[in-house]
Amino acid sequence: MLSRGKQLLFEKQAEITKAIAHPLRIAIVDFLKDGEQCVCDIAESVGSERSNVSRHLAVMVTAGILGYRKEGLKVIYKLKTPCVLRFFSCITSVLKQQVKESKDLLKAV
Amino acid sequence: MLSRGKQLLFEKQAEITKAIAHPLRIAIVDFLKDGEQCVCDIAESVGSERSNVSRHLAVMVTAGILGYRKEGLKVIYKLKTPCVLRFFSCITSVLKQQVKESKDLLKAV
DNA sequence: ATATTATATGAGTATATAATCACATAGTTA
DNA sequence: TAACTATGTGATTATATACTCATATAATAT
Repeated sequence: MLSRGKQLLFEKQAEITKAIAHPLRIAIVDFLKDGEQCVCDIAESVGSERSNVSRHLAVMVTAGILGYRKEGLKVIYKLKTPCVLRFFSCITSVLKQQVKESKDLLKAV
Repeated sequence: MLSRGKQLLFEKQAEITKAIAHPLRIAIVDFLKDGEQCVCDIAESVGSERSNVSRHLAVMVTAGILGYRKEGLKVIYKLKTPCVLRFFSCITSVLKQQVKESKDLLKAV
């Protein structure tokens, strides 16, 4: 059985992971990798409604992945934890392995 | 707007990320970091029903994170992509930053 | 003060996910 | 073969999440 401490840690980690686990949110993180951006430009870049993007941004701010600052009418969001980007290189390696396996399977047929 | 290729990539990445984003599944990955284990021992370790654990394992196998082999009655699961473990060091740094911010806030009050 | 623009949020609906229980399957042993 | 054990799955229910539309808020400009 898990200790109460570990259980809490895993819950927190799951919360943060869930905050990344959405195609639109990954697109947002990818767009923010080169610098901060306003909601309007993010929405334009990922091709979704501003209201929807606004909600997804809030999810990631709550999780501590993004930060923001206000500048006049605009709200500018930025990546707070760039190590998230490194995570995607891991995910990509999982994907590559999947492709490799499909190829091997194909060869065997 | 996103290219069709990028959109597909982000969807795949989100799928894999979602497959990790659950407290029980993170506990399972943590338990498997030192080596392969059968469902019964995993269930015992994370403190959940075998049927439930079985489903969570299936989710991660589908995502390509876990592999398995059968040995008699038992099915032995193992981590297929250890880089997932490195991801948790990123997540942990997010958590640490959150704790730091809470402390700073407390000081300021 | 009014209009305009950017962003956020409430409400409703649709869909996805998780947990539980009962049962099915498939090796193993007597 | 029959009983036993480990694992997987169907069905149900509860809950969480995502998207849309309408509206609210808040900064700015006329």
